[in-house]
Amino acid sequence: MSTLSDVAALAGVSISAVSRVLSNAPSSRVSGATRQRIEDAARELNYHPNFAARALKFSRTNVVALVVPDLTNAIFTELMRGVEEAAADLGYMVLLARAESMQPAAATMAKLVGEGRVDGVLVQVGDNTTSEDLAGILDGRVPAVLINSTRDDHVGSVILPDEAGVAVAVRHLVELGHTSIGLVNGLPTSDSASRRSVGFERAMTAAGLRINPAFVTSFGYDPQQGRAAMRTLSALAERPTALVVANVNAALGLLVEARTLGIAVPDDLSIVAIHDAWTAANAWPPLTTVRMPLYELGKISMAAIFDRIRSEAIDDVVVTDPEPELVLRESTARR
Amino acid sequence: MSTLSDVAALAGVSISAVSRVLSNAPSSRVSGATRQRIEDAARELNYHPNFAARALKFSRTNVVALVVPDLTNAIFTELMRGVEEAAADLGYMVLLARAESMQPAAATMAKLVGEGRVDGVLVQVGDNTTSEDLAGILDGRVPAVLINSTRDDHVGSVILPDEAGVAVAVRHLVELGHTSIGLVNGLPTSDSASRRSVGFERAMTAAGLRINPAFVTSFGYDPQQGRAAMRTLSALAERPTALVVANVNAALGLLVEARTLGIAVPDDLSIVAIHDAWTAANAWPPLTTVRMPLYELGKISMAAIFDRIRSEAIDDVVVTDPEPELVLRESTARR
DNA sequence: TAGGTTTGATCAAACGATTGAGCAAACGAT
DNA sequence: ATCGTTTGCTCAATCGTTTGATCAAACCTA
Repeated sequence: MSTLSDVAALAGVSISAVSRVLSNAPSSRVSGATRQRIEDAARELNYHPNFAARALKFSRTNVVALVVPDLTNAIFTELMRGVEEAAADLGYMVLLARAESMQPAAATMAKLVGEGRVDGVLVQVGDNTTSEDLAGILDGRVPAVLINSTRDDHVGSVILPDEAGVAVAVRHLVELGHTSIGLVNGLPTSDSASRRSVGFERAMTAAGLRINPAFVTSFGYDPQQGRAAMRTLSALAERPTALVVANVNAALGLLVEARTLGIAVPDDLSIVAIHDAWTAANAWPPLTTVRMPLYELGKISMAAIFDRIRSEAIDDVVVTDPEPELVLRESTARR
Repeated sequence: MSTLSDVAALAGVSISAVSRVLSNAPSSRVSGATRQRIEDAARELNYHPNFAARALKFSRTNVVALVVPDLTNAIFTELMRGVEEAAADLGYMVLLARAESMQPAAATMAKLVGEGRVDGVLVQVGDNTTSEDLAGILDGRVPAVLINSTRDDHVGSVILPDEAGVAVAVRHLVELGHTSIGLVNGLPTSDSASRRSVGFERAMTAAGLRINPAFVTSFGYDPQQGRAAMRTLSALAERPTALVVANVNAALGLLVEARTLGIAVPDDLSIVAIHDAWTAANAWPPLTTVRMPLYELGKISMAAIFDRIRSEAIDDVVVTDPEPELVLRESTARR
């Protein structure tokens, strides 16, 4: 690890000169010859400016933390990709912090920011975290942006067009002639689940259909919870002919349970899942899904925390481009 | 963000005293009263030592990078969990760096280490990366440990008991009466694939079975490549009755292709996949797998890089505890 | 050629924490 | 009472980088 002094010594100049040249400050006032010698020396020594020294000097690390509840969550991979790419463009790096529950997460975040390891925090709230859990964590001092969750106080947020996504799913089922449609939702405590619930109600109403409350479950987004939902629904005297499943992971579990129960998909039951993931294409039957703009969610979240770090600006953004898109596979059939 | 000076001012002492108390140096020589005042002041100001300053002082960040080729890889989640937990125990944090291909990864790693952002690098090599690609990256100066891949020069490594894992799979199939067993492997360039290949040969030989070379494919570990393998095998005049699939993701793709081709699993074809993941339990039929010690792989890898950072010690470790374990589900049947 | 401006560089302080060296006060021994 | 030792704390240098202030030399103008 060579330092500015090493380069300066090799080039026979002062470290100030080297610093100005290598950070190409506009007011550098360095002769061409000197500049050349410095650049040569830097290259020869494979100079890289020391991260800690710059962070200390600028009180800024150009690192943001991405706190996620669960790495197996369907939305994680694409989200991460979006965050990372935007971060790279903005000169940032991403420190991934998994946090099964939000209590250690709060401690972790406090530490990360308190020690100045990161300039800001992106928080993807799990669906078992209530909005209140976050209050303590985010009391103003920490630049933070919530991903797919909102709060009305001093914290920015970026959310998905959940209503529109569910509407796409419902419309597809309605077009296939279904009228008896259920919703397999996430836990009611979660923000995204309530948006999806609203979307479901609106879309059903718009289609002139009545919602049978028994057809709406809210066990959670995980495969196990999807299975539970299927069991509950199958126990009903009157069953829905189609389901909108609010998460593709839950849909996978639901699919297995349906098979176990001898319910044929799509012949007995049509399924549309929210979120497209590689697993949907590799299920049987291949799952028809609604692709949500997760990559863009990541990019925009990164842009938002970037703005938040630089100014006090806080806003709540909905990712609208691209719109939720139906990915037609084989889990839905005409009624 | 309060600093040592802030605490010192509040406590009415010098920053040296504060530093010694808060880092509880053994040779502190501070009176009880002063110590108390300092601790109170620190608590009141919510003091956290500045990360950049310490990193600069110690030339050490207590951060390691984990470079993975693909976040959707079956082994990633558990691996990451192991790495993170061991890191936390050792006072380290993990910077996750995704690297689709190894060229940008090399640049990224060079930057990470060159700038002193991380003290070491854990590299999980993708199966499309040849061992040679790594040579340039790891020319000695960077403390690095390869995960599930080996090199014979100045780089440590931690690998899975791949041979044993495949042997467990083969034994299970043999016990079910299968004699015509195939292997769906990763790309031959990858280290793990060649170990699994060796394991397959040994296990078959041990069972007194002949390997039909046509039953061995090596397209890769991804679902698409699993599908390709299934297509190739189904085109054969004589087909295997059972397959060991070297990766659970490939097995998922293979399963879908089998259905598409009208091959019934497990009636026409038994399948055992290497690596257990939540997706295996949520496939149809639920996949019988061999659980590999991925969590331990992560823990031990972190311990290895920790040692490597502190000393020049380099060694190659095989994770042997727990041993690969059969997870019996429904994708295998008696022949 | 004297006086002023521009050019091309260096000096030195600062960021926050650590730590060996130094120093005054209190203490103990003779 | 004098001299060494211990105690309890502060001074100051250091890590590597940035940047306003400074300064000598070269250049321009009248």
